[in-house]
Order: sequence, then C-alpha cells, then structure tokens
Amino acid sequence: MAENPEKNNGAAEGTPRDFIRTIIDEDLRTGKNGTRVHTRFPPEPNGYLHIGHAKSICLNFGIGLEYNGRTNLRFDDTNPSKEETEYVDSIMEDVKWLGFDWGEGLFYASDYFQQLYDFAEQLILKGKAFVCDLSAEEMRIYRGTLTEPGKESPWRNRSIDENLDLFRRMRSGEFPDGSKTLRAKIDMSSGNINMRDPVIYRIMRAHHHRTGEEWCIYPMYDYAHCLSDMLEGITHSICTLEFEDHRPLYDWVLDTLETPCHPQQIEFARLNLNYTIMSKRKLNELVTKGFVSGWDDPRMPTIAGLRRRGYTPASIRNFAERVGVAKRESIIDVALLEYSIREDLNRNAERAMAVLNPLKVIITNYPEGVIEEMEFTINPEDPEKGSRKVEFSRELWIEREDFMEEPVKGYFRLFPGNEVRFRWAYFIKCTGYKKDEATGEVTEIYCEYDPESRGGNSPDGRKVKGTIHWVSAAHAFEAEVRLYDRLFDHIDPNKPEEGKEWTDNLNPNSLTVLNNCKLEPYLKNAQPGYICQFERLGYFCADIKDSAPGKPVFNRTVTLRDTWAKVNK
RNA sequence: UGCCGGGUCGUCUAACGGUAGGACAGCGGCCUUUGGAGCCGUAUGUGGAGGUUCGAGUCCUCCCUCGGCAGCCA
Repeated sequence: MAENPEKNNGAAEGTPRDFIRTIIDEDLRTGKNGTRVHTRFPPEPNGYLHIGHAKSICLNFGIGLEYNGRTNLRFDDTNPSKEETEYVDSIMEDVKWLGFDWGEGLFYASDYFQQLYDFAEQLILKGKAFVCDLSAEEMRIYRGTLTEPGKESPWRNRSIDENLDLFRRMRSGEFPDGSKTLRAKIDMSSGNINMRDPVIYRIMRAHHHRTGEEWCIYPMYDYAHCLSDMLEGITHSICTLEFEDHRPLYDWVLDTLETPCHPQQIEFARLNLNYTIMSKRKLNELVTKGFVSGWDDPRMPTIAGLRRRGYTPASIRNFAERVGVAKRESIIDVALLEYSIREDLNRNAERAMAVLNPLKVIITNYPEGVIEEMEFTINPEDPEKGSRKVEFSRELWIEREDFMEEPVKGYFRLFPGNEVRFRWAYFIKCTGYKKDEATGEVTEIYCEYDPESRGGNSPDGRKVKGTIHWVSAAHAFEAEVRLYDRLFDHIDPNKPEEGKEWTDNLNPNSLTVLNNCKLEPYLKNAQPGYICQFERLGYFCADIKDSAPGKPVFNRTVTLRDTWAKVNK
C-alpha cells in the first residue's frame, strides 16, 4: 500500500473534528503508527445490521477513506451457538449497499482460531493463565459482587505443566462441555469485574459455520478481539461505550503477550433513535413472533428494512454524519432520519401522480372522447430531467381529501364554487357533486375547466390558491400501495407503562394497505426498487419483493412535510 | 459503600483559556404550478457552589445528577 503522509494529513484543518478523529490526527502528528490508519468493522453474525450499525460502519469506513487508510470487515464469530451464514451474507450485502468496500480486508475471527490457541499456550507458559474446574455457578460466587472483591479459584495455582496438559486435553475433547475453562490470571480483587480472572476459553460442542466440528473450545470475545485487531494491524479499534470497562483487559492481553503492535481501543456512544428499538434481541423477537414480516420488513430499523422502505445509501450516510460522534449517550429524533431521506429524494426523485383514495371527477364542459397530452415536469428541483407527457381526459380521479362539501376555514382545494389548478393541466371549477344519500358519501363531483388555462396558467392572470393532482380515469391502473408509519407509537418503546410489555408499544397503524389506488400509466413498469415522489403525498418505492412485471406494489417511504395537517391539529 | 464513563438550546453536535456557533425540531414571514421545496427572520443552552485568571463551557476543589459493569454472550 502506498503510504503518503501528505494525504494522510489531508483531513481538512479547521473543520470540526469529533473526538476520535482528533485522536487520530494527534497519532498521525506524533507518528504513533507511522502514517497508518487502519480500522475495522467487527459485527457478530447473529442478526441483521440496523441503523445503529450503519453509524459504526460510516464511522469506521469513513475514517479509512478520509485518512487514506484501510478498513477491514471482520466477522466476530467466536460463539457458534448463535451465528449463521445467513447473517454473514446479509451483513456483506448491507455494507456494500451502504457504499463501502473492504477490498482485501475480509476476515473472520475464526480464521485465527489456531493462532489464538497458540497464544493461549504462551499465556499458560508465562504463568498468566490457568485451567479452572469451577462450575459456572461456583465461578459466579467466587467472582464476588460489584462492591465486594472476589475469591481466588482453588485451581488458580496449578503448575504450568498441569495447565498446559489440561488445556491440550480440553482442546482434544477429553472433557465435557462446561466442565473446565481457561482463565486469565489477573486480580480477583480488582474493582473492575472484567479483571477478576476472566474466562478466555470455554468448552462448547457446537457446529461452527466455518470451522465445522474442528474445535470444541472457543475463545471469548475479550481475548479474541484484541488479538484479532493486533493480527490485522488495526491502529484504532473503535467500539461502543459498553466495552469501556473491557479496555483494561484488552490492553492486558496484548501487553502480557508482548505483541508486536497494540491497537488502541476507543469507545463512542451507540446510536439510539426515539420511537425505535435497536436491540438485536428485540428485533429478532419481532421477526420470530410475527409482529413484522421479516428482518427486511419496511418498518424495521434494519438496513434491509430501510432499503426496502426506499431509503437510499446516501441518505443514511448523511444521517450518520449529522448525528455526530461523541461519548455522551443520546437519543436522536427520528425526524432527523426522515429529514435525511426527504432531502435526498426531493433533489433526486422523479415526480409522478397517483391517487390513493380516489374520487371521480367529471369535467362537464370537456368534450367526450378527447385525450390531451399534458407536459409534466419530471423534477422541478432538477430542470435538466425535462418533462414527459401525461394523458388528460374528461373523467379523472382526484384524492378524496381534496374535496370538501363544506370547506373549513383555510381550506383551498376543491369545494362547490371554488376554482383550483389541476397540476400541469387546467384551472378547474367545481359546479356540483353527487352523493349517496344512504351513506352520505360523495360519489362524484362535477367541474368545468377553463380551456384558456392549458398547462395551468390563466392568460387573464387570475390566481388560484390550490393545486391538486389527478389521474385520467381511462388511463389509470389500479395498484396496491402500502402506507407505512413508525413501528412504535411510544417515544421510548423500551419503557412500557406499568403492567405492560414493550410490544404493547407497537403502533397498531404502522401499516395500512390500500388496494384501489389509481396510478398514472407511467408507473406501470416501475422496476423493483424504483423510487419516486407521488406528488403532494410523499415518496414511494416499488417493493423489491412483491412487485411483479407490469404490476408494481408501492411502499411509502416517507410523507412530504404537511403543514396543512399540522395547522389542522 | 467497588470500578469506569457522561452532563452545552426541545434533540443532537461544535467552540488554541478570548464574541457560546451549526443542524434537526418549533415559531413568524416571503415565495411558490406540490399546503412540497427554497429563502429570510426568531426564541430557547454551558447541572450547582467556590477558586485560579485581565478573561473559564474549557483549568482546580467540592457537590449534584445520569449511564454502564457481577455471561463459560458480543
């Protein structure tokens, strides 16, 4: 790898630096690791990645890119009882989709099992590790409590030879699961419980997704992680706050083994979002108990769910940047996530017209059988995209909400006697409507158009307050549209009211399926994953899974901001 | 009563010891062929008490307060 100090220091001066980048800047200045910056993203393949992981991915890979360094993707697969290849595959897909590239840096902690084992023998040889026969229960008692020191294991002073012999026999499968552990010999009276002779190897007969049945002993996280970082030459090992207490152990292992390099562990606060749960365990429960359709349900905060919902990689990266990096625990407002996707899509998504809750409009003075092609601007924010044609005719669909028999104050859409603009078409005035007397439901409305206002402007210069969207009835096709809302209606779903569970905070209206939506024909061949704005409604994405050729199903990504709805509250 | 780490606008996040700034949310206005977008304006913040200093969010002392840690999970 070309190592160019000029480039490494190219991190713009004067721009606000988070505390991690500040540390790296300083390390570069003092030459701590030469000019190298090497990070890693180390997921355990026991679930799908979520938006919180996205923050970590953007941080680690972002730093790799900014400092002209590297970033590894390393699967932390030291506990075969919980890990599966399905998760490995989804994680790689998600990282790639977010726009990051690990290059040659794809690793598995399980790649290092032999080396890790050899290091453990070295620890034994140095008198720094011992085989312990305490049961899990006994060990818990010997460990002491948060305020009281622990007691030393009766097996703590076995000879080096005995430890070596026993450890080798652990490996060769002589002892049953859980009957023995290898423990680091540190300090049972430490105030830090992680330092009270922590277990570094346990006996566990389980099928490992990569090494199969080759091993029946597996290293623990604290032991495996620091050594994996070291073996890969990681310079900055960035993790979340709950590992802060583990740093002394991280350092102890590397110091005791006198390894050739010693990565620096740096902890930051994980991402929390209001109205959202981020715990893998709970997300898993939502899936297995059928509260959602899967890990990629568009309401899930998983990368797969967000992707299916219509979020773009850029919007998530921008979100991660806005959220910032610090040690203070915080809860981000989901509105910031929504802002990020709106910002991206407003600039980049095509516009189209779709009517979700249709109401028939007949333009009584418009000739029957005539079809006009109106010029429709593809994206007003991006004039270069130009325009396309949309059919207009005598009978149209409009949104039921865009008509009121008796308007409330401030309402400036369609009502008897009022004139509005039909987007990119004509000025239209409501002259009457028909109503089903039995149900009180308005069944169709009658209007007249001003032929002089073609395109949406009147030559006499008169103005209208409202512009509404429409779809030609003869040309529309019906489609399923799913309206998604936040999965939880409680600001902190983890804190249920008394006597209730966190699942009671689920929003019963998080999904509304609409079946007779009228979409303009342009959308008929929308490819799975196609994202556009349905004018005045929001951004919608053709579902990746359920769309069929010529028969797209749309998911609402996010609504447009709606100040009218707010005024009405 | 153990160890570790936090407390800056409503929410996040900045500020060589030198005018507390930005974003989102809010509010007001302008503009608008999306009640969208955009533009302009606006209010709200250094947990507390002392101390050092010409000057403290920043340094020192004490206090208050919040979070994490007792898996053979990561």
